[in-house]
Amino acid sequence: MKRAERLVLIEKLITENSVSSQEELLRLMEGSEVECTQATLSRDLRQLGISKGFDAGGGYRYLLHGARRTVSEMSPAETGAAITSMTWAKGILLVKTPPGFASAVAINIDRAGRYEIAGTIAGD
Amino acid sequence: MKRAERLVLIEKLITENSVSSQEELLRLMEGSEVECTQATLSRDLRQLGISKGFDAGGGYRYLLHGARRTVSEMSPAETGAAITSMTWAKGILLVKTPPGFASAVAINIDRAGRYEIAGTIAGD
DNA sequence: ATAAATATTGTATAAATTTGCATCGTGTAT
DNA sequence: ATACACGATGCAAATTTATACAATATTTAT
Repeated sequence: MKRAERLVLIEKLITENSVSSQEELLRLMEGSEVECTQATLSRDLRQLGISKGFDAGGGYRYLLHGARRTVSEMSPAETGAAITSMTWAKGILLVKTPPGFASAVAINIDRAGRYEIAGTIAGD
Repeated sequence: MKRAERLVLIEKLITENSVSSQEELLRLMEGSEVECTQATLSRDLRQLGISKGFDAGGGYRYLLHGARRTVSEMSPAETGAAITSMTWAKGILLVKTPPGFASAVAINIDRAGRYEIAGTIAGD
């Protein structure tokens, strides 16, 4: 399943770069493991609530809607650095973390209120 | 000078209606005193910081950026109701208010931080 | 496991938005 | 008052984004 990975990547790229068009985003995705077409991006962006807005300089830029925090905005200690690996298995995303971080990460995931995430189960 | 009026109208229409395209906005403007072409709207919207986003139902809708308050969101007592008339005179917008309301209105205008407003001078 | 139901994606195309350019109007300076 | 400078606007072309439809892939039920 590539979709979820792609959505995460898109969010990341959008927040880390100043992207001003879907074509541009497409180019940023080239080479990454997940690729797709502009049409798919259009649909993904809608689901992510990412829309074209304006940056400080008045130029166009894709922005996350509202005040939702993204992975890239969290301090590494919160989630990123605490995730060792992620793998898909039968519709379940297996997130591995260093010993002791499981709950913390799970809480963050739950808090994120992701569309495709029904819930989390965490153990050390 | 029609521009400022138009910008105000656009803001009003956008916040009061669920507008999903510039063409649609154009139609809403028909009949009103100020009209223009879609190209102009594109430019106006950029200046106003109004961009296409998504409404609760997932559909498209033009939205004001950030948490800026608009005239239509203020309580009538704050500004609207306190303004008796507005006229243009040599690049100056003359805003008339009932006795005593001048400063209050002026403060609101200043706070609004409008692009085309350099400052206000209020007297009873 | 197999079939039915659902969701995802690409292709092609339509719809919507942005922009270059020429023009027109308004304010500014002489 | 006249000319100059600058912003605003329409038009048309270019670019960008959204969508209908058909083909797959994925999940769910039997």
